Amino acid sequence: MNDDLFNLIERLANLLRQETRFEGQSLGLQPIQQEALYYLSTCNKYSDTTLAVAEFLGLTKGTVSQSLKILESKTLIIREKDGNDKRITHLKVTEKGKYFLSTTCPPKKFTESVKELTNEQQNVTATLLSEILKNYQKSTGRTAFGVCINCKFNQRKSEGFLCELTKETLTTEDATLICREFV
Amino acid sequence: MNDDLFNLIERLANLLRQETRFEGQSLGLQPIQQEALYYLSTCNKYSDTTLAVAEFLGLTKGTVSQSLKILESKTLIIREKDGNDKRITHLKVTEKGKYFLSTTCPPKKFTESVKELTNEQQNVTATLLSEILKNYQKSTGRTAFGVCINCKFNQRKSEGFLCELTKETLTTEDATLICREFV
DNA sequence: CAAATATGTTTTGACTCGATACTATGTGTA
DNA sequence: TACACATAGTATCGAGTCAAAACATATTTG
Repeated sequence: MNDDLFNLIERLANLLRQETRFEGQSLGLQPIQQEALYYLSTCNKYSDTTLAVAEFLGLTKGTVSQSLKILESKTLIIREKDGNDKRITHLKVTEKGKYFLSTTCPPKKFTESVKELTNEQQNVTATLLSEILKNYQKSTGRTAFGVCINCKFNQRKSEGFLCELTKETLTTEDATLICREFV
Repeated sequence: MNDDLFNLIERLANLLRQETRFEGQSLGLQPIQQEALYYLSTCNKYSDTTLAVAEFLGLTKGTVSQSLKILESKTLIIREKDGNDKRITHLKVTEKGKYFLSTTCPPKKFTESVKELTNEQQNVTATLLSEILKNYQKSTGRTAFGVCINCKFNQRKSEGFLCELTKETLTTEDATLICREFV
């Protein structure tokens, strides 16, 4: 059964990549570039940096930097220097980028395939996959999309981290775990 | 909710690729090479060819041919000419290949993460993902792992296809659909 | 037997990727 | 304040992925 789930995820990912490759041909976009663009369209202003994209995709920052350069050259994203920390560059998806995503990502055929399930079935699948992802992220120890230190509601304080949503002060350890309230 | 599922699958696949890359370092194996090797270890003698691997991974046969050349050079697979059809080469995983897979694929941490769910939950997840995969394969129209024409129980006959399991004669159309009894 | 089809390899050029080295900015501490 | 260290990001390099196209064999079809 473990092998089944491993297989199913790999096969779905392979199909998605195949279709993504096809749909990206109009703009000459590679699958990984589209994934980065999609992530940037879904993340908050605390998570729209080169490093955050790299963590999300599981790649090194050097690798991601190159993909972002291409997205910028095609005017799908623009860079904005951070006002407070001059090291940081925020990556914003342009209207052109948003339009491209709206027609291609997630792939229509994938969306249709999911819709053949009932809403209840979709919910159950998403909930269980979330659980697996949470466990997996925890055991690999790699930071990933959704950790508190990148969360919209997280504020760094001298005594640790403050979550503006729960008004709780978090230890450094807590803040590196997945935040359920991540927005 | 569709977007959720898309996201979850992408993120799980990203994590899996990241861990696979790490575990393949000992032998200098790329993620895609390990995927091919794993597929070959799980498929039957009607599906252990270059073309079948290409279909499964969603890549062209030329691309896959190169990956297989590397697997062969590392003695993880060996080639065996088909007795009947001299065009066909069967790809067999060696003991060395099997040993490598047993320690790395599926990744232990992934398996452990899945096991934190109940058996019932695992079953439900696998069943629903199978359904999505089936729908998705159907709508993309791409052949994929599990189609009858590559099935162990399928035999080509002058009048169409004969499934040795069900003893049924299949039309060409039927035989290109996913076989539920695929072994 | 000739033409079409199927399996598979090789080559080419664009791109991905990690590793490494590098620049610039920010933080901590003596 | 000065200096070490950490952090965000870029540039370069070599190995490898990838599709496309050309090619070589072998099989099937007419």
